[in-house]
Amino acid sequence: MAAKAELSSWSEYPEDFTLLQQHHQQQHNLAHISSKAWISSTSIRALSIRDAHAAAEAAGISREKLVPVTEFTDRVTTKGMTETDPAKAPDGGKTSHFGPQRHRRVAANARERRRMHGLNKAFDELRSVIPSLENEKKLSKYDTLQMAQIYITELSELLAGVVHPECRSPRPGTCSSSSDGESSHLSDAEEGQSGKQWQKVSANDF
DNA sequence: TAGGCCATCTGGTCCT
DNA sequence: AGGACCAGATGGCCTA
Repeated sequence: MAAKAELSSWSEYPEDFTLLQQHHQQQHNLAHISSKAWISSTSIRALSIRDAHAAAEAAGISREKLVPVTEFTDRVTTKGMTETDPAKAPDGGKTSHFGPQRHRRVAANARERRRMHGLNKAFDELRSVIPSLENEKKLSKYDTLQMAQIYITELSELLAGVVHPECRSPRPGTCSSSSDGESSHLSDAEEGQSGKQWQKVSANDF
């Protein structure tokens, strides 16, 4: 995952790398890397990040010269350099695109990528406002949503306790607790999923 | 090695 | 027509 994080941080806007990619490719015949797959300039094939490093070193190219080119594969296929072999396509080539159709598909892919990056950015921002332990493993998307739901519920109940005058007196049974109300929306499975993490968090933050 | 999580591609659908 | 959104498929990386 470290590799992914490294790659995803290279460019929030992959299009910005286009000129750089083309420049480097023309000038130095460098190995090229997409954010997901790694591409070598000599053989257009998907490589893992480790494979890319190994291949680069074997070819005498330093790792530092590996260039992130998120849309490299899209762009080369647009130019027809590496059009998908219909015979090798999962559907036997029935859905292969050429010319303008291919261009639209490539553009749609780029939009979809941007959209998902925006979504992931929103997830990151949401994670940043959810209390968690330091050195805690990054919350998954699912856990982030669950934790956010629980956190909001807890805050709402806390706020309700502050606002309602009767909650200022320590009389038992006058205020809602986390055992009822909105927190009950979580199913047992849902609570089980995030329960451990939330227990750790709530112990520190409340 | 299996399972979890993720990024990306893709085609379909809906909306402007 | 083109963009946004969605869900399924695929493959890579990481961890237990």
